[in-house]
Amino acid sequence: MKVKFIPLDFDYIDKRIEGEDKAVIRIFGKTDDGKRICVIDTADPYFWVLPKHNVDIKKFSEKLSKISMQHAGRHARVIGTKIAKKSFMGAEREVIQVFVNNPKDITSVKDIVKTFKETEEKKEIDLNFVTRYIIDKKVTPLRWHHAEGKEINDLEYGDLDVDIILEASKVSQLEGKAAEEEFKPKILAFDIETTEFDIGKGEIIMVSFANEEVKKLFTWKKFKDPPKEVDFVKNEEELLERFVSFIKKQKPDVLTGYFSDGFDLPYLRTRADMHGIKLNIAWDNTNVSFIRGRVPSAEIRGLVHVDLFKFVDNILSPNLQSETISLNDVAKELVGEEKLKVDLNKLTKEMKDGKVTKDEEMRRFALYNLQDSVLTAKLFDKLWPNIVEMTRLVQEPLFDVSRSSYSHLVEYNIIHNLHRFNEIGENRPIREDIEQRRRRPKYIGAFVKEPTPGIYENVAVFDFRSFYPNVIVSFNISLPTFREEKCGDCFETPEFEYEGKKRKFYFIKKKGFIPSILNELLERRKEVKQELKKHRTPILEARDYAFKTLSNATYGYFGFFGARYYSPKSAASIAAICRHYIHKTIEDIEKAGFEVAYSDTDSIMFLLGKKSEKEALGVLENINKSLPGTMELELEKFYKRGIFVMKKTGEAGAKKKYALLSRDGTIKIRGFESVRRDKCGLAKETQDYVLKAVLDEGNADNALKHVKKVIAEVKGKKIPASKLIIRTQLTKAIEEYASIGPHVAVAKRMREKGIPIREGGLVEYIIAEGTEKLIRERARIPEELDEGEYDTEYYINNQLVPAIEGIFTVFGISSDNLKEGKKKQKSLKEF
DNA sequence: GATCCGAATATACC
DNA sequence: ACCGGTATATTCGGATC
Repeated sequence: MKVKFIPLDFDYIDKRIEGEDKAVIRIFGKTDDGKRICVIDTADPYFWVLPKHNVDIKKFSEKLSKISMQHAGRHARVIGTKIAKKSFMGAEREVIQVFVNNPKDITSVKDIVKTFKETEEKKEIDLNFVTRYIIDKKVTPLRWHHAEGKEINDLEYGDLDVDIILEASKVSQLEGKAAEEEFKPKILAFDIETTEFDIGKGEIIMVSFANEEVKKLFTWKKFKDPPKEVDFVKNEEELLERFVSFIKKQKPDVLTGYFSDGFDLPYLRTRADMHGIKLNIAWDNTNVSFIRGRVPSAEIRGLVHVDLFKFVDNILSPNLQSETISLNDVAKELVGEEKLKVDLNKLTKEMKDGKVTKDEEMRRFALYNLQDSVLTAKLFDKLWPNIVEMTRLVQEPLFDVSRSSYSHLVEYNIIHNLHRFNEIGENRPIREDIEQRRRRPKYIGAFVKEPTPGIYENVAVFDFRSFYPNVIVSFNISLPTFREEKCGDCFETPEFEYEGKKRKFYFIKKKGFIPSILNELLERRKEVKQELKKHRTPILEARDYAFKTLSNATYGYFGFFGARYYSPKSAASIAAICRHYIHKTIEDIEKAGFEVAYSDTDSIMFLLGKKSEKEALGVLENINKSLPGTMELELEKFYKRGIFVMKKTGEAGAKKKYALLSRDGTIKIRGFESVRRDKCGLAKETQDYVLKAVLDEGNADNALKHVKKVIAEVKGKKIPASKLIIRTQLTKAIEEYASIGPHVAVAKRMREKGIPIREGGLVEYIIAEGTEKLIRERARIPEELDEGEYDTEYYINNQLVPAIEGIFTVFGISSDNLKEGKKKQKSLKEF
């Protein structure tokens, strides 16, 4: 039979074939007519041996082919070898491909190979067998394929809950765009509520499900007038059984949650184990299992589990406005909908203590739980284009891509393209290497020019288009192309300081595979941008985002200790070249008669002065003529006005802090308190007002009036407490702090009161009046205080004034007091 | 005991 | 542990007078 299908999940299982312990690949997917399919296929497990020079490769190959051993209760052996001409680190050489019986045997066989004196290196020893299959068979996740073969109907490949089991004779990807035809998986979002926060410690009270068609909630806490979605069950045991049966009945392709790797599924599994219930929701009827990691991943074979929190945390969060990546904030920003508000602490405590909760409150709790599932489902739909595009780009299974950090995605993309360069992949670094790499000293990074504080008219901003990626491409930078010494015709860096010495590094001109792969990302992004000009679709936007973020992450990957192609010298070279070009460009702009106000990494802000925009664009054109390779300077925008302020300490202008007013009236604020989440709302709002007023009007008259009013309101305690809450993240466990700041002190109080707070959480507090000298001794949980019980002095002197005084100094207000520390604050209060 | 200053910490920019 | 370095500001906490 022949079917059209799309692979969603992959795994491999052991299978005895003709008396041998082989491994077969199981591809879990959907056919074009919506049936569940499991395609069975195989690939050859192998790795590469690079012999030392002067080794008789034929003899060595024969020697390798005879490896056979008993290990961990299995017969591990080499089933064949092949001599091949391949490339490693960009250099051609003769190598031996060593085929083993089963992918699990690579570990033990390579250890034997290591002891042979002929062996120089062994490579691709740590590639997952699924990755091996995807590369060698060109069967890639979330792309449409044809599969031909024999349909079977028994338990040979597990207790499979699928419509078709196909032993494939051939699996081939569809040609061109047909492979990337849209696919929308059937999803099911879920969420649980429990009596205790710690995994498995309390009981699971309720579980809810949602997708576009279905909403359902199971709970054993009965209450009057339940919403129609609610099904009451006897107890937690039945709740867990219904969790399983509901999923089995719905037959989703994807199960999605928010923080479900770290909370919902570990909780469900722990409680199910306690009741002796198997959560056999996988397509092969196996239990939910956990893969070790910093935070474990919950895996369900076939049914792909996507924890949206991980995808948001790894991939989206740097580009979100939200102050936290909680479901509430992220859904608000991306879906335009929020969580329902309930007092979770009170409710769960009541249930833990066995107290009766009012029917109305219980009803609201159920709706809250349902809404979480609904939000998660909506968020999934919103993020699906991003997840698909990233998965299709880097070609690893959806399960892995949805949990990967950028460094891993960059690496997957490299690994899946190596075959086009006949290149053998480098191994993952070993623990000792990682430890050493982590200790390496920092290298010099980007250049930031100190601005002169002031307010300026007509500010032009130029920036380099994808600066770092284009430098990598134009100078062919990467580990394999790197040379310590000058080597014939090669690119060379400017002289720069590296590990305390003046150095120059070199890169061969023969196109390296990493710069080539990166160049393809940049080229494909250009095409997408052209298409986007014609029509904007979520898919195209997601593709653009994937290309952009992955190319930007390549530079960081070079300096990342876990990278297979780790090369801090390459990273330092990129930074040095970028510094050289930004300096040169600043000079060029200055030589053309402009005053450069500020520059950070890849952007330059300068004043038009008496010159025209046209003249500025002429300079841009000239600069571009002189830039090498694919490098390009672009006009970001012409701004009407801009402001730079002084640092709080010392005389210098503050870097990474400015505000620009566009011609259309919008304001771009960078670095100021108003964009920092650890400042109270009052300080942020007031500063925002002041910045807008001074930029709009070019003077500080109205801003000053406003500030006087606000200070009077603070003194009169007319400011609501909500605007005085300070939010600070607890970045490590409470016990680990060497210095106890206000937020740590408050976190301790929270823990004493039984309010859940943990590493990574945001601590909210208000500074109360009192005689205690240390601020942390006056820091209170907002609920502890009555309205108006705040320290006006603190909010004026430590929040409000610091946020706005630098801006007023630009206009000569109270600047005479600037050097005298605290006195200046008094003078501002006089206004 | 007040004051100074560096360390610790959080967060932003690119 | 899960991409890099550059930079500012706040609060603590120990050294110093």
